[in-house]
Amino acid sequence: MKTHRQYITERIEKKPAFAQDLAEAEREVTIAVELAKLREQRGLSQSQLARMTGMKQPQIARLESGAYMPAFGTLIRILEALKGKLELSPTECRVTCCR
Amino acid sequence: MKTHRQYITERIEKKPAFAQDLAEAEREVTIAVELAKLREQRGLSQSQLARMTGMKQPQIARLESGAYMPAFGTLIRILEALKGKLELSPTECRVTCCR
DNA sequence: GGGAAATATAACAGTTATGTTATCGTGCGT
DNA sequence: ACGCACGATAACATAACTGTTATATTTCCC
Repeated sequence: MKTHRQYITERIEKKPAFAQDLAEAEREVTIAVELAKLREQRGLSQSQLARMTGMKQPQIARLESGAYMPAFGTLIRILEALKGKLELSPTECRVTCCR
Repeated sequence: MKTHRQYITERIEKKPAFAQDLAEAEREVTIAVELAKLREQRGLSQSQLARMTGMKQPQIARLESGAYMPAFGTLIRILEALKGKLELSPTECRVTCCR
């Protein structure tokens, strides 16, 4: 399992523009990363999560890439599938297991 | 200051359809109510909050009515202005003061 | 009652996010 | 080499959400 920092580093290497996006919109990008991280923690592929949420793999990929922010309803669907809890405040954006 | 239950009751009286919406999409509607509640707790009018967030009053009213769910970026802006913290999970949707 | 403040709603144009199919690239195992 | 799984991306249509002005209605207070 990867640490958060490792995860970000890997994404930056894959796509340098990622770091810039990160600086500009910390929490918006974080939600993408946080969701991806939790999915991996749950040992699910994007396709598996897609099926669980009634979506398709490209949509999951798109959300995890940060291309678009998840709509509220979409967020709920994913949190349900992943049994996750989102804590969002002016200073943090975290998605944790709530089992 | 109103309790959560009082707040919901008032809204149901004003607009019977509200109860139906509430039953159908519990968490989606809750976010609208939760944000409105926190705003009032902070003693702000919709216009004041609008100014703080760079929006206009009708948009705040619209969000609080549950007509549309707030986009993620919008949610962040409002939480910042209200110094609020959102906790969202499969079983709860709560916005509290984080001061 | 009257005026001001607060809230609600409509309408319109623009932007963002979804949903989808198709396709491509990569990695891994046989 | 081939097949499969996984993830990334494009393109398209459409729904959802924003942003706004204008206006109506409600609430509050003197």
